[in-house]
Amino acid sequence: MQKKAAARTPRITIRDVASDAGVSVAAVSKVLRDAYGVSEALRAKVQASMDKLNYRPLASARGLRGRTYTLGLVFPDLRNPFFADIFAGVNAALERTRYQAMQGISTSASALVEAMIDRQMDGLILVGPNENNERLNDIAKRTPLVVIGHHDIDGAKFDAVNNDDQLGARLAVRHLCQNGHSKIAMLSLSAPVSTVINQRELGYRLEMTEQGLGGAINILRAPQVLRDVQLTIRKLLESKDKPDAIFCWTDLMAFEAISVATELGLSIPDDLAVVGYDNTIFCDFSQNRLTSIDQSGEVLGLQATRLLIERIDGRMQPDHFVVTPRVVARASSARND
Amino acid sequence: MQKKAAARTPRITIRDVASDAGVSVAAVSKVLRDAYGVSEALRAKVQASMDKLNYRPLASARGLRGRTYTLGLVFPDLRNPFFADIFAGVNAALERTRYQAMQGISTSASALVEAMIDRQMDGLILVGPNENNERLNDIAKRTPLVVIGHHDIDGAKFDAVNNDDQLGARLAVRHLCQNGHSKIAMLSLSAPVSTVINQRELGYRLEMTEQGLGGAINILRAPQVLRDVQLTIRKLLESKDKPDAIFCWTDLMAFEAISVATELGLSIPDDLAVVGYDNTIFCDFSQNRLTSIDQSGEVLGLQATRLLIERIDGRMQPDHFVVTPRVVARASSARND
DNA sequence: GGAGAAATGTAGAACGCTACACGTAGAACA
DNA sequence: TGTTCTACGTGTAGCGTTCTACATTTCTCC
Repeated sequence: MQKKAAARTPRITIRDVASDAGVSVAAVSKVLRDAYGVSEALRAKVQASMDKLNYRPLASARGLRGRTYTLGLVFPDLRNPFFADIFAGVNAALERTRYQAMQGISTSASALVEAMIDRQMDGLILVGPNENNERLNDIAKRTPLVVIGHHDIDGAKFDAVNNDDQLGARLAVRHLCQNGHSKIAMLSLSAPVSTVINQRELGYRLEMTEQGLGGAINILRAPQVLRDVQLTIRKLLESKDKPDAIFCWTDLMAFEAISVATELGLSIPDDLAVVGYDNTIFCDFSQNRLTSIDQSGEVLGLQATRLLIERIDGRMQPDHFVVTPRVVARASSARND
Repeated sequence: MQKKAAARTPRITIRDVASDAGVSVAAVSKVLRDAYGVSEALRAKVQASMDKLNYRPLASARGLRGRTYTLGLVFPDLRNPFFADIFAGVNAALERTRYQAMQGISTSASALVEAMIDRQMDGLILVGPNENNERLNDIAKRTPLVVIGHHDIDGAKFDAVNNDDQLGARLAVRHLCQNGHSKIAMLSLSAPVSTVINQRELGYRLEMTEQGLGGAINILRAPQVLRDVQLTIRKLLESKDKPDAIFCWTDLMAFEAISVATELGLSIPDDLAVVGYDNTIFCDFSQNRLTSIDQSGEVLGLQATRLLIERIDGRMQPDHFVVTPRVVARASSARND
């Protein structure tokens, strides 16, 4: 008779450890959880058996009663290497803890969030979600939640970790002004409106006005789709009031802008200065040399994780952490006299 | 008395559904699993209750008896946008199935793999692992396993999905030859030796020899670290026998190469032709215009997922899927006469 | 109309762990 | 000497599913 599935090595259970150590299952569980009421002798004995048998507790079984020691990360997409920085921060924060991060990707966080709750994640970190507060609060009611990149936190029942996007945009504009540019356009995102975009647009407007350039305010919006971005940029650069600088809401878009400008025979930064956002590794390449706003994804990830674990451990009142962005100047926005 | 944790909304369980529908728990479970012996009437009744109560089965509980409907992906790092393609392929394959993919990152797959097995993943996809066959077979003994990017499959107990890396390298060399280049160097990876690297180096050697350029074979190896890569490239480009073309084992390295060359005042492709590998989205930007070998990550991810689900469903004999790479020519390797 | 088969539903024992309730022994106190 | 306390272990009831075994009903066919 043919077996249906492979005869996999059976797993070592807590019972095996208990019988090997000659103690009760409950005792092993106590050791496992660092619970109260364990003598040094018992701990040593159990630990020895666990090591010997190479025992590992099964997360599902734990989850049925308590925690799974798993955190869920939800990213909107992965093409942007900025998200890798966030993940690195999360992993750094988790080093030497018993938690493990698992990541999923979906533009519509909803389905993925449900899937993660089904899988007993102890807590969730949502990056740049398109959900509104009501929906987020609803999630927070069901699982500990930290959101990265969401500015509307009035009445929020969850924690938030943000880059000061308004300031970031202001810094970009200010930097361009200082380098002698005045017709500064902004390339923004059209499709999924987010509070992050709003803040950056607001910062751009405010700073332009403050710099006396209110008349030159020019915000273009394109969807994420590559083709549309290119078209939008091309139209802008070929128009009568072609800007002499452009602030892009993401490095990826900035690279697009440089690409189109190059194709049109414009030289960077003489004919067009460019500033991006995120300060991804690609900014450093000399074919890009892209000035960018650094929002240190690693810090964002690290702090979000810290807050999440606090919350899992019982904190009830919402917390909010803000990272201050900074300009990393490179050749793409060099002085233009 | 202060509560320790939030009073979270209690979850709807199978029992709730059963009592709402006025049937047994077992009946609901049958409906859930599409098991044999369910009348249309019963199915409808149960389905209605599930919809009404918005019931979702808990993965941990399922895992304790059967499957969790979760697949684990293990990537070596995330900075390379190529991996996003693979993930996209996986997600595409999973569309309209009940499976969900969860991803973790770690250069040393070992610990992460254990963590995933602890979390009852139904199967694992390892991308570009540094493990040897013995170790991989050991993992395969414990859980269904598919490996992407691992060529040593003699006696393998797992499935493999590969790009034909040897052919890819040959195509790169052949393409450069056809475009009039002859002093073709290869920039390879030093630190974690992998069968992928080996195959590419082999392909490079073989094709160079076949093209009568055996004397010009020149393989440089640098670790992943950015600084070291730059130094290696710089040294190569400043040496007496500076090549007129360079084949890089990854787009990322190719961009580095372009960057360094640009800094040295060399022009691409006239002074130096460059070919990368992976055909990532960044190749298209006109500041890069990088010729690259496309190994279609999406197909890799898709096929790996297909094989994995087959294996979860009981297939025992190992399978192997190979994707044929192709050259995507751009300006970085244009004809040089 | 009755026997056997097929179809449909249910009970209840796991799965591996946690955590509550409790038992026991020795120490501290009166 | 008895009582109370504290420290340390153990027994066992679940957690939410799946799945085997079985009971009941309905068909099918002579």
